[in-house]
Amino acid sequence: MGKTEIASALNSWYEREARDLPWRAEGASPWAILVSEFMLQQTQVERVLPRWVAWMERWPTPSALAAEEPGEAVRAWDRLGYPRRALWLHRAATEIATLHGDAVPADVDRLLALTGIGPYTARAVSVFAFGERHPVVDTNTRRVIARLVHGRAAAGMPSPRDLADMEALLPESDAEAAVFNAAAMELGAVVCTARSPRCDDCPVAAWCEWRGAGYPDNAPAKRPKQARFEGSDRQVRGRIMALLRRRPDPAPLADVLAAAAEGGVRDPGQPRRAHDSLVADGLVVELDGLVRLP
DNA sequence: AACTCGGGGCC
DNA sequence: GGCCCAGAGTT
Repeated sequence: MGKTEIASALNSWYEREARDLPWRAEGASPWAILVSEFMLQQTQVERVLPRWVAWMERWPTPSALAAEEPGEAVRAWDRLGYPRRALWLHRAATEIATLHGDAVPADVDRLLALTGIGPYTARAVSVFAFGERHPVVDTNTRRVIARLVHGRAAAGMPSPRDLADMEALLPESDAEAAVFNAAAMELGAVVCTARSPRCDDCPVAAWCEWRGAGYPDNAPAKRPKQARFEGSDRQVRGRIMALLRRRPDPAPLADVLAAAAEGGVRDPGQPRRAHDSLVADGLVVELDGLVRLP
């Protein structure tokens, strides 16, 4: 009953109201879109924008990035968080340059084979850069579907059913499907938000099962609680990465361990463990008591 | 299936 | 202080 109307209402809302983001512009290259998707993994649009602009200015093609040391990618990543993504993006660029003639592949399976690209990013690039027809499901879309279709306050754990749910709503034409995928994400990001949804501004409120049921507080399984950041290994790793981004030359290990402890640690062994884990991840290289980016 | 991995912003 | 965020890789 509502499928066509929902898509039509949501798509026209998107055409009217969507934020004007540079990777959505007409001339955005597949590489530009791929870079945006890497940066947007677990990171909000406002924080990504300036880093993305600088990145595309400096490395307009995969081969341009592949020609640089991976550490330069990590440095340019700045404080976007999860710096392994910078390393993986550099690797993906190298794979695209060498295996695909510097052209981002359009096919989901070939995208999935690239480092750092999983189920979400592969479909997002295939759909938004090449116009292929697939369901694209991120955390926003999962919440929109949970409310609109299932009448729940929040999404449960991620599952393969998410893709089937989205597929069931997807318009037939490739072009409309691509807009619908983007529109569902946009709706979740700016209207159907996790904390205080703005249902008065929602273009599909009339079809929303959760609204129809009177906004029951029926949230299913939550994701596991995130450990506190303060005093965590993540925080200590972050201190080390901040130091190495800042320093142009290799830093003595003693300086690195001191910086890791700055502001306090849970136990004396934490700086060393953090350093070792960074080395294991390939984010840090240690040679002769000197520490540097890869 | 559960863990790990940044950092910032908002309540 | 807890929760959330255009997820992915490892075990």
